[in-house]
Amino acid sequence: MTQDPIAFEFFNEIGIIDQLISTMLTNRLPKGMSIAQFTVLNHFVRLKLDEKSPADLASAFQVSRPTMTSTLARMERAGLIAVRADPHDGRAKRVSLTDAGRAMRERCIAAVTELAPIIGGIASDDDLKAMLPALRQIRQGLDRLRD
Amino acid sequence: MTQDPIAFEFFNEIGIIDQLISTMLTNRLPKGMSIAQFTVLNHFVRLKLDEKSPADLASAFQVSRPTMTSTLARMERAGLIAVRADPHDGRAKRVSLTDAGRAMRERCIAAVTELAPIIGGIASDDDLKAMLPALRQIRQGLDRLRD
DNA sequence: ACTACATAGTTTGATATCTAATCAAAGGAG
DNA sequence: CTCCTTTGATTAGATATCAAACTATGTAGT
Repeated sequence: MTQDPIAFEFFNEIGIIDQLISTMLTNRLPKGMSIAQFTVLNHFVRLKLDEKSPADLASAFQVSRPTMTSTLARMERAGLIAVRADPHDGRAKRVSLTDAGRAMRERCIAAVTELAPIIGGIASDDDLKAMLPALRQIRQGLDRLRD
Repeated sequence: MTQDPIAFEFFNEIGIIDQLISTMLTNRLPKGMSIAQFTVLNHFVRLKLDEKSPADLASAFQVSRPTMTSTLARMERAGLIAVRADPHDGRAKRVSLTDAGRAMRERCIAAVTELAPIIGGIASDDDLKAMLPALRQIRQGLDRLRD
């Protein structure tokens, strides 16, 4: 725009890329699955977690607790996770994956893997790798600013 | 995940950055304004547009037409835009800014400008500028893949 | 123990976004 | 001129996301 600081253009590109990728990915996931839900499934498997509280999950993904409440409710309805009361803290809950959740995660991974070569066609791993450190730094900086 | 291709990590960082920035920006915009609405206001002023169809706007921002319908309806309700039937095409509409819309754009720009130095604290213009060409290329590549 | 503050989770109400389905109007092929 | 396809816009139904407000429980301070 009038002055058009670099930062605005940068975040504009980031926003569009995120939106395009999210749409492409969502369209490949099994019917009814969302990126938010897949991210939760993946988090448990990748980190070999047994149980985790909704608040921990919200914090891990940088989303608000109401958002996590809503995502987890959907996942529980779909049978992907099990939720029980925390025996040590009357306010808290403990979330764990079900077998159906683990199976769904495998199906999602397969779908996502098909996407990798497509992306490879528009940007080389070297290009992406070159940008990663700067992106990480920006992400961490923004995260620290968050109040 | 298990193999963790670079592309996934790249898009993960992009997604988090976009989310953090969007939240920060939204919180600074005047009450009731959203990034989507600001983007429309800004588009008209930056490109000195007089009138544009909803379909053109949707295409310019890479969002679906239903999304644009919803955004424009909100903006019209708020008095930021005026909408009239296209005299040459019975299916189409013509959208234009109102004075209130132009004034609101000025207020948004002021709010956004306050954000620039904050961002400057976590990434230099040179860093951002260095990444822009690659980001543009990825965005354009993804856009071409979109079907 | 009692009060005050902090934390976990939910509910409410708003926004954006998508796909699928629908309606109306324009354009093109016979 | 008629039929079929394309295009503009909307509606319906889902999802994610947030902030603000609320409930319940835990923790700390006096």
